[in-house]
Amino acid sequence: MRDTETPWAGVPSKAQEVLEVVARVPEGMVVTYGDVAEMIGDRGPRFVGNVLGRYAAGLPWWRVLRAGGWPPRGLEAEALQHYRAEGTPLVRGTIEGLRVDLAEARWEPDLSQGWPDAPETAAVG
DNA sequence: GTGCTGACACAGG
DNA sequence: ACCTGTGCCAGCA
Repeated sequence: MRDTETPWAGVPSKAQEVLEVVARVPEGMVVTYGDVAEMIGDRGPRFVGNVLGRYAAGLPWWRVLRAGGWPPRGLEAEALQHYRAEGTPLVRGTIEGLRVDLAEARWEPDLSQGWPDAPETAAVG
């Protein structure tokens, strides 16, 4: 859709679907890799991770978590700064409350009403 | 065409 | 709580 307008020109179609979902996650809220996978027709959570690994620049990647509410491997410190800045609810865990409270912050859009308008310019990573 | 690579999920130990 | 192995699949060499 709107290939000429999307900032992801040249990105494979399946990957674009992933990026569009991530770009729509509201500030202060989160989704899991598995959630995104289901929203785009379940290509598997690992595929979502692969896509973000390549194209996460310019997207709020920190709002995509692993099961249980933990940020991506190796990016915990970076993600934590965003959570504090956005007021994302955290759970007191073993490691300084790095885990996000999924029960509070999980984004569950009602897709029966269609997707919300794309935020055009996503947050700059 | 084949085979490897992953910002993961899940089940065990 | 942690680490390991297995399954999954689009992209890429």
